[in-house]
Amino acid sequence: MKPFKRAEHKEQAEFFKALGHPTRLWIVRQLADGKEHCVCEFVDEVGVDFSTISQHLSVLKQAGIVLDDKRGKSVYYTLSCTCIATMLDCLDTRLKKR
Amino acid sequence: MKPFKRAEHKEQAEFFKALGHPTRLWIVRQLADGKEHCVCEFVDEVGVDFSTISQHLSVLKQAGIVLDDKRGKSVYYTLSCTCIATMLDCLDTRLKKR
DNA sequence: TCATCATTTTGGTAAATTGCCAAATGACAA
DNA sequence: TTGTCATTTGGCAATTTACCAAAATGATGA
Repeated sequence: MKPFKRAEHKEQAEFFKALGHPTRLWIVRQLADGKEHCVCEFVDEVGVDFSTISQHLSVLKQAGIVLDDKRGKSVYYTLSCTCIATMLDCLDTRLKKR
Repeated sequence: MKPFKRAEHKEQAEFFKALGHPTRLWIVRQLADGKEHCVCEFVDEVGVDFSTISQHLSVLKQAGIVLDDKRGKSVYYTLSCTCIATMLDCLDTRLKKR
């Protein structure tokens, strides 16, 4: 039994916390195709304010889940690691079993 | 771009939400050794009320992350799926990179 | 330089969620 | 019955949240 260090685990929990919101999870799913997507694509589909989507993306970025790249007028987002897509696959498999 | 269905993604987000708390994440880490652990072990280490730990375990159980088994006087918990331990490994690798 | 476009940041707020404890309850074993 | 281990319930203060509206930013193009 390892010691419980709140601070350490709090930081790690941020990663999962970021994925624990319907809109953010949906965004991550869109990025799981491995391609980059523009912010405006998300806004159109979710039907929420531009600033709200931007904030969600900021949460994902701070958690190290996505990367952004500004090119021309737009900002493009990608998954930071393919293992995140693997996590989603695992989740899907689990849900099917139920 | 897949359609955004709030209800569907909300349910899936519960899984990650459950992992998004320091105490719960720590508990899951203890279970990641593949062995079963008794509730009292967690209480001793975290230093919080028995009922609080029980509630955290309940959240993990409802999210399908852990399984419980009552034998004798005690209740023993296990990870429901090894792929959850894999997720933690992925997280560890990512944190080291930073 | 100035206007425009895409996005981010800031400020604010109402509502929801949270994490926790204490006490009550349940279930089992001695 | 009594004690032990665990869960459930009730309640609360504090934090967090999700969101919007408006202002700010920053690159681009006229």
